[in-house]
Amino acid sequence: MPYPKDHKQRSRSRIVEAARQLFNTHGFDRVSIDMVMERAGLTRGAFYSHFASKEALFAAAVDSFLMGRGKEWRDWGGLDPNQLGPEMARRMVEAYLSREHLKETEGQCPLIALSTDVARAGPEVRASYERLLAAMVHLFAAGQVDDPVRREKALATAAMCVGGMILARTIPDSDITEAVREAALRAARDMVADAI
Amino acid sequence: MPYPKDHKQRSRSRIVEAARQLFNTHGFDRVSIDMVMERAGLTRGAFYSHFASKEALFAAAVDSFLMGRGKEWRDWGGLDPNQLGPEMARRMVEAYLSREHLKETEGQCPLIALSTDVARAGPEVRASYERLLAAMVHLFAAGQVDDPVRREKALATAAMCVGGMILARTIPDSDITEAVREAALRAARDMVADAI
DNA sequence: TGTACATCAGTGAACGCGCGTTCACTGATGTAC
DNA sequence: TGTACATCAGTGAACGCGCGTTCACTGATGTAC
Repeated sequence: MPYPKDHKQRSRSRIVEAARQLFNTHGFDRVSIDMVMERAGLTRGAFYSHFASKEALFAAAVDSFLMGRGKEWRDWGGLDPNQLGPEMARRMVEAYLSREHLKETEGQCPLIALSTDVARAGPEVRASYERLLAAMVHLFAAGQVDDPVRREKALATAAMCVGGMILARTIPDSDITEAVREAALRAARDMVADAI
Repeated sequence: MPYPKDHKQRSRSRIVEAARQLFNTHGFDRVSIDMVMERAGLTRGAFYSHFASKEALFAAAVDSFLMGRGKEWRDWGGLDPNQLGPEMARRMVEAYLSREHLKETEGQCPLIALSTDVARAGPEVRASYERLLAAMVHLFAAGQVDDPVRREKALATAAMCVGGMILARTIPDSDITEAVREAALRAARDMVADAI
């Protein structure tokens, strides 16, 4: 076998990582394949031996958040339901609507940064977005998504988290930036506290 | 004076109207000036005698929502504060998170459709977005934005409305599309009912 | 009343540019003998 | 142990295309006399 066996796999990971950061910062349409490949330390020609199209990269980039920074959502949401509980939901709300998360650009949650880009993309990309949302809701519902009341509360909490961050981020230098974030944070806190 | 005096003004209005609908549907980057001008019944060359740049058109398009469909927000929010009250806020929540609004594309609220595009645009565009948000918050606060409690509740309600619609719209054919919208609607209802 | 003129909204060809995608080629690697 | 070879990840020039913006020109309009 020529080349170390995981050589291509590691190149692919670098491409996806670069794409996730760049898409989060500039949006899908304003990031070119050249920009992504340059950040990954490669040239444009190699791209199509990794992905069928730019849109396929988009789906992979959204998915990659669950495998990286949002790992806890996946682990708590899927693998070990015993650990789930209202306390986890509360911690998640605090982190999501924190001042630190609002300041982040490259590392932020794609539910915030890429919502409208995803809405205009194809089914694979929307499926990736939905998986991310489902993991978040699962965590807010403390694993009990089959309980209709828990589920509804978790969906509303997700809407509050995403909506609060989107509004705050869209008007970053306004008088009400922090007011929106804090209002959403306190409201979301109340929503998960109800479940305790 | 050559030409009827409001001739140019009416052309400008047609351009802004076409732009608002097209931006709402396809996003800022995927709409070309050619597309806008064709829908307005003009050719591309005339554009720059109406606007300094494509981004200036973006700001005008976001602003135009307040003058058109969102007229009530402006009127209720600015001109006649006597009419404001919890009942108005409740009606607004019902309309905003309604199934009808979710189905609309061209006519929807720009706070939903254009959030990430606005976040990446210049100060004028963000100022237009903020005016729209301020009008919405003013209405939710029943005109009493100076009352800190009212204001905070109104900001959180706005986050819930925008967040709920964005999530539902981003995954339009999912099992949970309606569940998100209804969860956000019921939560937002509770939030404005608290104030009554 | 009729004609020549000034105004200016709109036209359409042209500009430079960067995009997503393709493809013939390169060269570093591990393998076979 | 050393050499020839097969593999394949990556290269970089090239493709057709559509974009935002510019600008010299057109022609419909209302005005002046």
